[in-house]
Amino acid sequence: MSDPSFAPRPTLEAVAARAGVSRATASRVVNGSEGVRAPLVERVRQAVDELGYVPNQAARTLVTRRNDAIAVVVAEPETRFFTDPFFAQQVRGISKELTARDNQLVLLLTEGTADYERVGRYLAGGHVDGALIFSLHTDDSLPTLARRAGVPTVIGGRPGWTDSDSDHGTLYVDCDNRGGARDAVRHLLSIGRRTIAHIAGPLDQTASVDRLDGFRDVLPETDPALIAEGDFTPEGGASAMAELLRRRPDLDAVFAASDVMASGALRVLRTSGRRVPEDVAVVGFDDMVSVAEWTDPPLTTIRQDIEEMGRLMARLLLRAVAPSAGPQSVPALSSIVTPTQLVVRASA
Amino acid sequence: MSDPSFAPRPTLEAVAARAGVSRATASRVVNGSEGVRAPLVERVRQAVDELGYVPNQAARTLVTRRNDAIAVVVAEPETRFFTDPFFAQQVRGISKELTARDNQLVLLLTEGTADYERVGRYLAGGHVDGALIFSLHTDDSLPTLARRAGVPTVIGGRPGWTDSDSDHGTLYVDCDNRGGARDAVRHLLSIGRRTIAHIAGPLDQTASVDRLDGFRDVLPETDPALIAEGDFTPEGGASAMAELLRRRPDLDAVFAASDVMASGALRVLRTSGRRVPEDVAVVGFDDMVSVAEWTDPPLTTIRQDIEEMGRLMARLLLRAVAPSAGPQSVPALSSIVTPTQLVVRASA
DNA sequence: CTGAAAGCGCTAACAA
DNA sequence: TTGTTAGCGCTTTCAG
Repeated sequence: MSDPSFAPRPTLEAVAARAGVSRATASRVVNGSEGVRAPLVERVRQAVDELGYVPNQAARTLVTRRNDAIAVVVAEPETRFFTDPFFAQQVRGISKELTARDNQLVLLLTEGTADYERVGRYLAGGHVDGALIFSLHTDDSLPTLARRAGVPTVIGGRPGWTDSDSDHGTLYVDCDNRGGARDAVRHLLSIGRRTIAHIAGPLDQTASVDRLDGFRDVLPETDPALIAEGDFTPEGGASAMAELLRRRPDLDAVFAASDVMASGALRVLRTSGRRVPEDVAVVGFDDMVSVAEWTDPPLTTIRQDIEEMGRLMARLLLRAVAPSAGPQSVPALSSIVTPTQLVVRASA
Repeated sequence: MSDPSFAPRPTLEAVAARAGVSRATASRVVNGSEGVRAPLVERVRQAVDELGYVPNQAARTLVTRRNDAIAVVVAEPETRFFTDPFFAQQVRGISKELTARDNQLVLLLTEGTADYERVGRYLAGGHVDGALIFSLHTDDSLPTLARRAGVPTVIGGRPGWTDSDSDHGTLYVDCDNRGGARDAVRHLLSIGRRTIAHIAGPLDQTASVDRLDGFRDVLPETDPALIAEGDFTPEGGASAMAELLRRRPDLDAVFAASDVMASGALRVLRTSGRRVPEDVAVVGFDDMVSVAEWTDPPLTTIRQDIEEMGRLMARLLLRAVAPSAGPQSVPALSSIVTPTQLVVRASA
């Protein structure tokens, strides 16, 4: 394994020699340049095949200054990356888009801010052409860090900075959290519920805030006792539900800011003898199929197309990296907010 | 974002000039080489700081032939990578170990064998120093591909090839699936169960086969009707359970080859009016906390330390990549099988 | 249309 | 101990 007959990889030089052309011509063929006579192209191609030539990326990067690689930075002090299918799905979308455009995906996981320096160094080191950043908490310094490193960046989720801030032109992709939340609450109203509670996510994340805002858009007068903060885990959803039940035993509906929290809430509801949806209707958020379809009862929820969001992030970044797109107009890249959709199952 | 004042990164040359030394000396300081006089070291350090110098990795790789990057290849035609916390946890372990040793993690996701050619090219292109491969199905060609590319490789999980095959010296890390399965079944026996069923995983994966073998080690005479094949999803676990109930309504225990399948089984059991563990005792496998602790009732299961396995994989690979380890003895790297442990909760 | 030649930024002999 | 000198493999002007 360690010493596989040590055959040095063939170089462009070797290919050129074998094809009887200069290195320059060989290079042109390999890179699909125009203006090489057909017979030569053929000879070079053949040499490449026979030798099993694969270009050395380091050498290429050194001169072109392009890596064809982008970093995915996940800032997650907690273990969330690993319990939540959310990231995984997003990464999948990113991976698909990236490989379709012949780019590699370098994954940078951080375990707390101690790792930030390392990430900063890496980004500044020019290893990648751009970065996709997932930093969930509003005070996160990662985006700033990337900007300083001079690396084009797209953020997953709306950044927490206020618009007056230095976020000038920072690109992001997010779903319509606020609109989705409104739809959820309206659905609950439409099936006759009147005492609607909300289990929010951690309020230092914009997604949580936006969903809470959507809730309040529809129910501006809601009793504060009907709002509890969870942490996007089943446990958090469960204890928030318990708290709500204690404060307002008369509630007849709950809108949870995530399916995962909704599943915890469902458990507590069952334990406390409430029937779902008869006594208490429940709506989640995400449409995380592996969760929503398998709760008991299956969850009515707000769908966001997570994989698509990942794809969009990658596409946006790639465009930012290589400004040469259309004919000549510069379409001025902008952030993207994707639509959500109510999915009705049994819980509401 | 696209054009950030275009400040060209400083080169080693610039650092050397500023410190009034040669490029070679600057290089030595940057790479922590011994034998540079203290005052010079200091001057170079200062120049590095003032200029914000970061070494260009491409240039470095070109000459050292090291990338300080390893690829994690996940061969998963199905969507399993994204529904199963298993990989995620393993990736986390890998990431930790890698960053601790200043290596980067390049993630290569494949969506079916069409992508294999791309992966092969990438590996052969010398972008990475080694590869960690997760290929679940016994007929998978990825490991072969990596070997042909001449890239040191460690496989996650025991490969499916028989030993007579070309697997000579292929390294892998796996947990003691067979032993763990034996423990599960023995536990069931110890609490008085006599009609024990097994929900196996897909039998084209060695983990599934090994667990089934462990089951049979303890219960060699088991009625074949007591064994059903699932697919490591909750749905698969559910339908396997339904099938088992149909075939042997008298069963009083089930050992499922994964917690996720066990959760599906639990649902069916509840639906069919069986109490757990009173009527039917259930044991899972994995100790996927996010699953096992949150089923109703919480799952008794066999724990494997997934994150640790990831870490071990990375460590093993890194050692294979850089054979210069201890004094001079070559400890002959070998595969690793980690122990499992019975975790008793409420379901059995 | 093709080839010659000049580096990209860095490390590693080899000299001094 | 430090500096000088070759390249690593490739792309890209610039001539021819």
